Amino acid sequence: MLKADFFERPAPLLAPDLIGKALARRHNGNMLVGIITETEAYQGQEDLACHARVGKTKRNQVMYGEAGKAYIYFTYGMHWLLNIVADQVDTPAAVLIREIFPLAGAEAMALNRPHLAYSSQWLNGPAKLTQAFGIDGSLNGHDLQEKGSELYLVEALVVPQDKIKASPRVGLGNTPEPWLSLPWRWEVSWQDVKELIAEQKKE
DNA sequence: CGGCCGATTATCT
DNA sequence: GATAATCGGCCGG
Repeated sequence: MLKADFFERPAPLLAPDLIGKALARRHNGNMLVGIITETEAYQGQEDLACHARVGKTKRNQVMYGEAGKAYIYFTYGMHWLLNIVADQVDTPAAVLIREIFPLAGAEAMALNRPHLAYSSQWLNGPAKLTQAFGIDGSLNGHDLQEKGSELYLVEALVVPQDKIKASPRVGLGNTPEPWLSLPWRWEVSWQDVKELIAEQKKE
């Protein structure tokens, strides 16, 4: 189980360490599990790409709270996005979960998200995986350290540093430099994940 | 493949 | 009233 001090770090340190962890979801009697394969860090009021750049509001207040909670918000009039709160209380920071590799319950995910099911385009986006997992605003503020709850995180794969690629965050629109180009996005390929799963199963 | 564009509404100014 | 940490469809090459 992941402990509080795992989450109580700045988002740019937590985000790469979340690659390889598993997100587990109880939904409509099904158990859905996926390996996190892409993340982005949003750190502090000084980060002009972070929702907290305007200070504390009703929407972003969960980011100001305890680490290890889910910060879930609605955007573009139709999408829910899942973040994991990072760092200390009163320091707004979070890690956006952008992609998941399905490990269990893929058939149930496909019912939630039939579009292009089982293709490489299936779960490669922050709003796609929340659809597949049936995640919405009702889980905002939920503690992700409670194993067995509706939504939680567990250890899963050990992903070596050299398999994790960093690059700039995406979809930031008019965000000024240097925030626009900071390499605060991390990912591992599904091919590498498949190989690591096969290797680590033997042990 | 890559680029452009409309959908659709909670949230903030 | 404007904007948005996106997605999927449609177009051209």
